[in-house]
Amino acid sequence: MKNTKTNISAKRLEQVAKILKTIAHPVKLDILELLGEHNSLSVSSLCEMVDSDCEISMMSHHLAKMKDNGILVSAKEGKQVYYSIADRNLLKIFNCIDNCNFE
Amino acid sequence: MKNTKTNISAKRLEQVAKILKTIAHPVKLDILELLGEHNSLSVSSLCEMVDSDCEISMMSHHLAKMKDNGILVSAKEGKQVYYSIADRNLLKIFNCIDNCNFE
DNA sequence: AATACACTTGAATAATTGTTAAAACGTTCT
DNA sequence: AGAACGTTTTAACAATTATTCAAGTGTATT
Repeated sequence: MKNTKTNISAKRLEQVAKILKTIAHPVKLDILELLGEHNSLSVSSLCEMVDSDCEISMMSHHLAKMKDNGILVSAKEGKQVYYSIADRNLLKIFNCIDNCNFE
Repeated sequence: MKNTKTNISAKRLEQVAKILKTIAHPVKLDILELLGEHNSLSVSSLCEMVDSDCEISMMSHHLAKMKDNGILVSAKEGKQVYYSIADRNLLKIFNCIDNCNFE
């Protein structure tokens, strides 16, 4: 590490990397888009809606990881658990990448 | 896979995931920010500027991976190789995440 | 209280990434 | 041609992440 200023940015770079790492997976991105459209969904309905076969256990792992990293929040209602996006600004990441033109 | 429509989006989700995976690393993000500021930089100057100890071989690996995934382009000039960002729209990803407020 | 339902957890394994160090490559300079 | 410089490549290993399956938890229903 080089100086105080870069220390600060080093920490930020790690945080940004952590967020990107957490969502850089086709199923997790699919979950985010679905939660972008529907606001709040239960684990089993996400499982049905998601665009790939995804066992409920796998879905739960995906959701837990995103929740642990502050990307999702959850609320229990009876037997179901509903997940939603902690900060919907994150959804802009899709536009951002869709606008890019890599060969 | 569920139908033609979702096939298309499945492919897109994989592409987005691939891009995010490729850059989800503190040193790679640092490289992108530096190239955002300086437009085009050689391998060794990136090595010096980057906010962490990074051997030239490691730097070359990082750059190669990002180039392979279409995120960077390179141009050889004499002994040096200069790298730059293929589509600078990608830089908006930093604002996007900086605007998010995860606890 | 027993069953069913919705979800989570844990542990074991597979697969992918990251890191390092040494050798190789291409360009310039003498 | 030989040395030096900047970069790439390779291969080996370490570390992290993804996936699966079985067992566990908590809530509702009978």
